[in-house]
Formats: sequence, C-alpha cells, structure tokens
Amino acid sequence: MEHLTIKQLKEIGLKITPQRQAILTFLNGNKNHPSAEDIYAELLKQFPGMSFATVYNTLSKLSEAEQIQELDIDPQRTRFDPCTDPHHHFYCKVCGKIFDLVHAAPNIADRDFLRTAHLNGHRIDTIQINLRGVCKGCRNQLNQQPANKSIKH
Amino acid sequence: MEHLTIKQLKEIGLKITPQRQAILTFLNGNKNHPSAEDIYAELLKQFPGMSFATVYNTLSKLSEAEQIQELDIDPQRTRFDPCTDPHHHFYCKVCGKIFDLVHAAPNIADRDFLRTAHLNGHRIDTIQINLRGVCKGCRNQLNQQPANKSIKH
DNA sequence: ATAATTGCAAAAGCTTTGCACGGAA
DNA sequence: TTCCGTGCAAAGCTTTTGCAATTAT
Repeated sequence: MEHLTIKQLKEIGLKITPQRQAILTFLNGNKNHPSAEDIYAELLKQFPGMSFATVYNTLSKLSEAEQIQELDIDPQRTRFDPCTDPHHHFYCKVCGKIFDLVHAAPNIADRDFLRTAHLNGHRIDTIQINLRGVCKGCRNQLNQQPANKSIKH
Repeated sequence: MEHLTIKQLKEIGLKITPQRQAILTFLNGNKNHPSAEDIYAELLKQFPGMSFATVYNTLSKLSEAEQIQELDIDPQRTRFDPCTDPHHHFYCKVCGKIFDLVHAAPNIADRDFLRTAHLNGHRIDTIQINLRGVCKGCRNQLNQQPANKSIKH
C-alpha cells in the first residue's frame, strides 16, 4: 500500500481519533523512515498534550495489521515505513538515514512466492533485506574533511 | 570464517585472556545464534566472577573486526553468529530460534560484488537477509494444540 | 452504554559507559 | 612498565505496561 486511509483504519477495527488521523497524515508519503520518537516529536507540535504511548500503540496496531512495516535496520531503534511494497533498505551508519532501494539491488526472487512458501517446512511471513554502509553524501563529506568524526542522526 | 582462533584475536590487536578464550570456545561451531546474555549466562558456569561487560566488550571488538556477525533479526536483542559466510536467517516468532538458510532461499546476487559495489553511489559494507515466521516444529505444535498461546525463548 | 483510546508515569529490558584494580605483553 | 582488559555498578535509551479519565461508535 502506498497510502493509509481512514477507511483502512476502520477495516482493521481501529477507532478514528484526531491523533490517529494526524499519524496517518504524517506517515503518508513519508520517505524518511521515522522512529516512534520522530513521529511523536513531530505530532507534539500539533497536539501539545499528546502522549508517546498513543503513537506507540497506534504504530503497533498498524504494524500488526500489516498496514505499515517495522524496519530492523537501525541498530538503535525501530523505524517505520508506510510503504509496504516490496523493496530493500540501505542504512547509512554515518548520518543514520535510510534509503529505499527499489529494484536497485537484485530482488530476492519473488516475495509473494516466498511469503506463502514453506521454506524447509517453516512458514515465512515477512522478509527484510538490509544493506548498510556509508551513503553517497557522507562519503563525499568524509573525503573533503578526513578528520571529521562526528556522527549525527 | 568458520572457526575463531587465538591467532586471529592477536591479529586484530586483542589480548588473550582466559575469558576471551572461553568466549571463542563457546562461539566456535555454535549454531544457536546466542545473545550476549546467553553467552554470559553460559560462561558464568566456568567463570563465576565473570562480568557481562567483558562479554559485551569482546563481542563488540570481534564484530568490529568482522570476525563475527551481529544479527538484527530478533526484535528483542542482538544475536551473534560466529559464521561470517554469506547466508540468510530465519527467525521463528514463536520459539525465538534462528535458523540458517544456506542456499535454501535464492541468493541476493553475489554478495562479494555488492560489498564492493557502490549502489546508487552508496558504499555497501554489510547485507542481512531476514526472514520471519513460524518454524516447522512450532507449526506442528500449534496444529496439535490450537489453544496454546505460550511464547518461549 | 460500552468498549476502546488517551495521557501520564512508571517499569522493564537491553545496551553502554566510568572507574579502579589487576593482568597480558 | 605500559596499556589493555576485567569486574562492578550505574546510567542511558528504547520499548512496554497499568490505570484512571475521556472519547468514539
């Protein structure tokens, strides 16, 4: 899915609250792969009294219903991707950004096949392909300032 | 690498201590993908005074030197794999076991190529392919006892 | 009306760090 | 001797949970 709708929320049995609508709006089209904290911090601007638990609970339920994806590529925290189409991810260990790799890397066969396949008798539910390294931008910076050791996120 | 040696420890600039030798011994040939806590708990039997920090520090250094692999497939904790040969992993969300998938799933092209390749200008250092679901054994148990909801690790 | 959701706050875990002492090289 | 490694303990963070008040349906 590319776009989360209120209709989808209802279909998976969730009540529509202003907070949840804001979460959807923030997530839709977001390519930054935000953490729960990122999302919370952003929505706090609109909902000064908002609780982190609200963000956390909603993300959990969306993820359970497979409306969003929980990424395990960041060693420090779970990151979320509203796009559930099959694609790989690249994590830059210098700046912490996550990049989508849509067909940039060879695909691990057909995901839909693997999903229902019983590999070695195991039932496969999800697949994640995580590449890590240093992104283009950070490589350039490192080349220009070889002494710079700062790591941001 | 399949086997960690004292020679390798020296080569990466680590001092040889009884604790570290025990860590190597425990890791060598271990297919259980233990967590730091698992390793600590096991070694505590041999070294009653041992500290978790010792395990943690040594694992970090081995991982930094690429002598072992840190797996991010377990949502709860980092797991370690002494085998650095290219292979995929399957995580059972019921029992928590991790299975090696050597060539069971299609390979994501040639890892050695990707490692040195500059994908979209990014420098790729590591690749992890994480499959998750319910393992054969747990599927059988679930079929026999549909009401069993216990989750162990 | 009723069941889910929110906000607050605390707890629970895993991971990481500081420091003084002891041991490897 | 010189550093590195160890053990101990505390701190740091992210994630998870309990509960009373509030809100969606």
